Amino acid sequence: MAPRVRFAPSPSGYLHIGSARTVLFNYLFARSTGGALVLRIEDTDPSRSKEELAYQMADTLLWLGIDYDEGPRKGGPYGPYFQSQRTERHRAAAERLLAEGKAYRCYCTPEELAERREAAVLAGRAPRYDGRCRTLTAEEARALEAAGRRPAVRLRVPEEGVTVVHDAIYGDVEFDNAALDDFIILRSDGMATYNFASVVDDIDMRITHVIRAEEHLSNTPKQIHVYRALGVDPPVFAHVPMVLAPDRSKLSKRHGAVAVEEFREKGYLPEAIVNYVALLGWSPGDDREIFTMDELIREFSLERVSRTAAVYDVQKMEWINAQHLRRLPPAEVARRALPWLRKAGLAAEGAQVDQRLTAAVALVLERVRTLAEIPAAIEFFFRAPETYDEAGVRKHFAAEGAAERLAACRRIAEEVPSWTAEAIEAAYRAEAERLGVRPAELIHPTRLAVTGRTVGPSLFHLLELVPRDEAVRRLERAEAFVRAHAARA
RNA sequence: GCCGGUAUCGUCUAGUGGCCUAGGACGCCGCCCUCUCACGGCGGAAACCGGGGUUCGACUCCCCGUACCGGUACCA
Repeated sequence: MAPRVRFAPSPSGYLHIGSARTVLFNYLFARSTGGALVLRIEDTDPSRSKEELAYQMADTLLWLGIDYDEGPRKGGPYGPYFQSQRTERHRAAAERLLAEGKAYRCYCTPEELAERREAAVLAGRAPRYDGRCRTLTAEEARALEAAGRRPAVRLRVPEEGVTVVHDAIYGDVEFDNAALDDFIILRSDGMATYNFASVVDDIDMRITHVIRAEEHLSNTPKQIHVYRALGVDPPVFAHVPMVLAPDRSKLSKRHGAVAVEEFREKGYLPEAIVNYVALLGWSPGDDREIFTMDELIREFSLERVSRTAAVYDVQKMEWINAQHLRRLPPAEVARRALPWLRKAGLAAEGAQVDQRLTAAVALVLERVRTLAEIPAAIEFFFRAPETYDEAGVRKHFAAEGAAERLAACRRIAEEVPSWTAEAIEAAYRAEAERLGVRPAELIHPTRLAVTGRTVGPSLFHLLELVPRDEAVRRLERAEAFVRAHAARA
């Protein structure tokens, strides 16, 4: 039977980087084994239920290239894929356990429970449910019911013995049943709790492998008891280590960007996010670090997933993003950068990628790490500089004879036989020789005059993309600037 | 508190008893390339949590401790 795995997030509206890693592993496992990935939204907590948020999350998965097989927006034979729409199944399952005596009604109120729990902790005892409703007689139950109490349903958990989780990543992990209490599977409002709903749904959806975050490992014995009570063999469990913030705490919003959507807005490529996140807790066993999705599918295996929590590091992700950026054709990078170019006013609303844009992007491709950096990097191709870099002015505009050299450069721009990088370079070097200066003494002032900066692409290649008359104007303006300042000094 | 897990450079990791003088990558520093920046190349600093065992031999196996993470809800 082909494996079936699932990703079951609560709908928060954004995809946490740790969750992204979890889905990715599920997806890689599914694709590498010929299995299917199900997306199920766990929205049983009514305060968190928002269908629209779930669709946003689904779109983010698709954007990442995680093309799940069943779930919201896709449908499938085991729907509905919103847990809130499966409450009848949960209730039916609970009824069955009740009828079979494997579960019982508990009439304690949340307030009473909290009180007792507090008392237990104070007394140094384990804060477990004491099982007082376990042996209620029918009359007692009726009396409680008559008093207006709405019961919750608890699972009868064996009081002795050991439950072992056979984890594909952590190995066999043993838990004493005595440490568990009879936990609630159905709340008094009739809604199933997580440990119950998710098992019932996993059974209904024929899930064979549960690959999820390590934080669920401790709850797995409870779920195994639910499987047993329901008479179903548990699936294979595989818990993947947590992703932590740089301070080793749980990654949260106060650590800056933690959602895939935020990285998307910051100009990260889906390929890079996938690649980086794959390396968090998984490694191929050799020195390779840059992978495409197809390569990951080919290489991935649960056996190579580590057991150690990983601290997430933006700098490395930036580097990986730069790697992927450079592997893309410049025209494609330009296309993807369009939204940022529009925002910067460098591209019109309906603008398409043209040759000049592509050439400009090609020149800065090795100088940027994200799409968001592109507008600033190529701005001077479209607009004359409004100011000159201050340190640059001191260095290249303040020297003796700076104005004359700029004038010489302007003449080259006017007279060079063809406006190509080769021709311009030849003219510059010849002129430098004639003047008896190093080529750099012409090159740097020109760059500052044309781009306003001291850093950037090779001058001659850059000039080629600036219209000749525009280059002449910028050089003239720089010459005037230098003369004005020299006069004042 | 109790239960569970984990522990290799700052970070991601390789390593499954001798191949380890502990390898790679990001970041950092230096040099080279060079019209600047970047890319690239070369080099450097940087780690086996502590203590006991087991063994001819432990980063690797066992125990204890410590630290960190997770669970312990009518949250998921």
